[in-house]
Amino acid sequence: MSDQPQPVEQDEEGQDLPEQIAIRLAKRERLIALGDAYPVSLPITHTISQVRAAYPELDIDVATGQIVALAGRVMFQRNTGKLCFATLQAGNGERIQAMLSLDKVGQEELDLYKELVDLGDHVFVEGEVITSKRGELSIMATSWKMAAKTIRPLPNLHNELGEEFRVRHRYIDLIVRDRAREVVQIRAKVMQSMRKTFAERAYLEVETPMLQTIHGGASARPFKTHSNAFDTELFLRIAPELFLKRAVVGGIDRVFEINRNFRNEGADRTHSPEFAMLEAYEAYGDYNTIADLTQALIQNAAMDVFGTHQVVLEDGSINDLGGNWPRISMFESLSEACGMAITPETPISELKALAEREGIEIDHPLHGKYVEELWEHFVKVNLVNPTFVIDFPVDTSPLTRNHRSKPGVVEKWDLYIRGYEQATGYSELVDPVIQRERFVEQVTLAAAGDPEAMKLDEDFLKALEFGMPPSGGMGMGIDRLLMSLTGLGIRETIMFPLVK
RNA sequence: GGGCCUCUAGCUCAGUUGGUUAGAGCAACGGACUUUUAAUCCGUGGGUCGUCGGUUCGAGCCCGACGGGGCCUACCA
Repeated sequence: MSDQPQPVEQDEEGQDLPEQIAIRLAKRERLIALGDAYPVSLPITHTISQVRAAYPELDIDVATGQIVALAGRVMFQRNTGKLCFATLQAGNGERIQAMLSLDKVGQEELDLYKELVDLGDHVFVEGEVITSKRGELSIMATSWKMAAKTIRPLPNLHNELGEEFRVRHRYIDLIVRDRAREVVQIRAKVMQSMRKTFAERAYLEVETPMLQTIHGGASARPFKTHSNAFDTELFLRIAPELFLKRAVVGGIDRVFEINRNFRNEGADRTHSPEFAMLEAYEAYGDYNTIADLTQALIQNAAMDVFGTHQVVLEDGSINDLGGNWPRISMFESLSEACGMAITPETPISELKALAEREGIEIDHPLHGKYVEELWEHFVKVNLVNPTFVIDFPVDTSPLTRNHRSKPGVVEKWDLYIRGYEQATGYSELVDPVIQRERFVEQVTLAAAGDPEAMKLDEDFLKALEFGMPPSGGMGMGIDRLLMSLTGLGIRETIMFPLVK
């Protein structure tokens, strides 16, 4: 820590500071001259929550005789000549009133309080727990101390903050808005619940590389960086899949990871360049057992956090996550919805004709891509309740095992909740020969036009050649799960989303 | 990547067909007040109107470029 002299009236560019900051800096100097503006410790005996919990229903104008010492941030001030009121707020949003009177603290301390305490400051008070003549639970202070002097004023608490301000100053959002704190808590509780569900099923949590020499496990443009020590290009991972499968090869039969993925693509209401991903793999499971797991993870989270499967969203609507979620076939549900039978054998020319009739523009060589686009057009738009869409086209799912009985499709599902893709699950492809063929197809396709062609991960293929047990696997976007549970946009479920 | 919108005090916002000194609430500063709850009352200060350039006798307002932000769209196994 340096002891450089602090500029008081100007910032580093020599600009005049806003009036209010200059005034507060002067108060900070005064506090330091009198003792301290940022004391290292304070003799706190209670939290605000503890005091509130101890006296839930006191009558008006009661003195309890209990002396407490606590601290909080000043959210409102009401100072009169000889009696001051301040609303102190704890980090969890709980508030209590502090009162400072001439009788109890004396003229000098009262004057210093009025001179030096601003809205937003952290203030310590010691005194008796009482209720005011209006019945407000209060601390009648016998002494006070500055706990931490604030240099910038809090924003006006009587208007809503704009979305941009909230995202760029989340620390202020958390101070002033209950819902912001609530969302952080919900997220933490959802994570706890999911880890509990995994633990009950004997899954191990692991962490796999985020810096990778070859990016794989999904198709997305990666962020690139450089290692000085190895003098080599590295990628921030787009998925943990290929490493978690190596873990399964190694005998970690039930494994999951919750961690960040990075994709160098567009950001919108449902996409963030870095996002939290859950992936889980279960040896001797398949896409059915992993679908059961996924349903349990989400339903347990809703029950643990909200005590119900009928979750109330931001707009007041109900997201019903209860019951056993239906599993519908992609080809069958599409055939039903569009009025003609569509199978993996349907000529691509017929799919193109159908797409044109519906006004969908698809420019892609893959049969499966047409099926998926048509399915989204005909079926997805009407999906609201949680639904597993099962048995996908083979040519768009290179890491998935062929269906055990239906030709031309793979054992893959996507879970849709409120029309959003929430999770995806496979019976994993474990045959090293077929996996190599699929990768080669991908590379060939990509090399034709895509500068971001996926490279063959030889080490991953080698691991498969040592034998991966038949397995079910799933991946779920955590941020999107939070969106489903709250109805908020992705930038509200992430505490500090990327901003320029 | 394409299109549209937006930027005024610490915060939230007004600001008329281009016209003299750019306003309000909260916050700040000075004063009064021992039971307030967004305390109240009296008074005061605070602005490079995002930045640069242009049109004009005159620009917060019109035009252009750049920057920040938003929405739609495109890309996205």
